Amino acid sequence: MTVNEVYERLLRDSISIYSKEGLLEKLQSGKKLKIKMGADPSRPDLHLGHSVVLRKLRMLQDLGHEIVFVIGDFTAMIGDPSGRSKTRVPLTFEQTRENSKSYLEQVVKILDPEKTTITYNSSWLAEMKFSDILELAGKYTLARILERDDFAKRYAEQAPIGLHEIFYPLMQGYDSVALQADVEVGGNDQTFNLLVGRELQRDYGQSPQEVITFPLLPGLDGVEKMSKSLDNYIGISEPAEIMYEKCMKVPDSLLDTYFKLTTDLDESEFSDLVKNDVRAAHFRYAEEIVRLYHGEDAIKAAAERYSNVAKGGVPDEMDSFELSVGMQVADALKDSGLAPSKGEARRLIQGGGVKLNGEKVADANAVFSEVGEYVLQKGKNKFAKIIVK
RNA sequence: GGGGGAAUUCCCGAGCGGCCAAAGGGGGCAGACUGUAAAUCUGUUGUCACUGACUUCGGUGGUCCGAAUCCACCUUCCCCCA
Repeated sequence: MTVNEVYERLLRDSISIYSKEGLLEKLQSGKKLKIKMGADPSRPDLHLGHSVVLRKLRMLQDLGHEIVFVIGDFTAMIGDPSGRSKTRVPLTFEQTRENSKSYLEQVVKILDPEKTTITYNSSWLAEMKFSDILELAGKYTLARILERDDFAKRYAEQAPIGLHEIFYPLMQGYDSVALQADVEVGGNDQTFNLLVGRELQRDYGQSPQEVITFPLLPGLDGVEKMSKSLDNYIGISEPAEIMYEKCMKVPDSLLDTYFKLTTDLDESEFSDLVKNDVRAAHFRYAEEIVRLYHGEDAIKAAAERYSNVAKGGVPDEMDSFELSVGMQVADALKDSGLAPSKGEARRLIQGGGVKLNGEKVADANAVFSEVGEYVLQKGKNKFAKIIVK
């Protein structure tokens, strides 16, 4: 891709760019740019939501630019102020290093490791003296901080805002100062923080970074943003068949968005298909995603497995578990992870949601009376092989 | 600094001495329908040795035959006044 093509793509897929002229100018300057991206060290499992931004970074890398990940370890050691995860335990130093390692391992599925650097914001934030902090704090005003969406909302709702919380935008912004970032990218929810970085750089006598924000990918539930904790995600390290299956579950109304944000396809290649035959479009999407993360060869097997199960068939491969004669079907459900507890397993059976070798299990107390191999099925598409000895 | 209120199961929220494993809604799971979709309808939603037992209603201790419900202290949060 040429510089202009990349710019056009950024223009198309981003939510906002501050400023467009500045970005174009920097891209055309021929200079190797330092592009910053913040990373949360507490959640190392990457999914398609992350890929939205990462894939754009890859394009920039291919133009020769350097990606710098700032792992927010300092923030994480203090604890997340966002308020929603109240029980989150602050991470230790070792944990943040451990997590960032696994972050890097996953990130290379999309990015070029040669042009990727990792930094930790504790390396400058932890060194700051109170006088430094006051200097930093003096660069911003309360009114401006309260402009931030979530603060504004919480303030209006008379929900508490910890004093330290108002420092978070400043800390994150200061990262840009410390790094002398040329460009920073992030999800749309990060807009305010990214812009603070831009302003702080100016205050510290640097040329302000360009800011590009990208849409947040909605999760498979179609409501919340994609996240691991909500289990509405497609992980970039998941097995091909799981990916394929999950791709088919993308809500119809969001398929267009998924195509646009998570694949390389041009609008013309999917737009009509989505409109005219959503189902075929889903297949196309699933293929595309499996191709991206597992390669061409993985597509066929994943697709076959999918249609086989869709027709009521049983997949060739599934996890297997051993049990002894006389144990209950409910035990098998629990041991295989198909049900979280035996009580839940019994309820599932009573509700008619469990099949053994294709036959509905009617009795919650049913036992395996004979040695052999069984296929245990929960719902339409969860399977486990049970070997009874 | 003074006064008032609140903490309930995944979430919201009812309950205010036994009939409470705790209403209702959301979410989850399953069934029907379908495209392994959406919508809709139905069931289910603490654990286990499952017609019974055990653990749960911010924490600790108490009163009582009996406590989510009453008392004391603690923790956290909110509101009003200053």
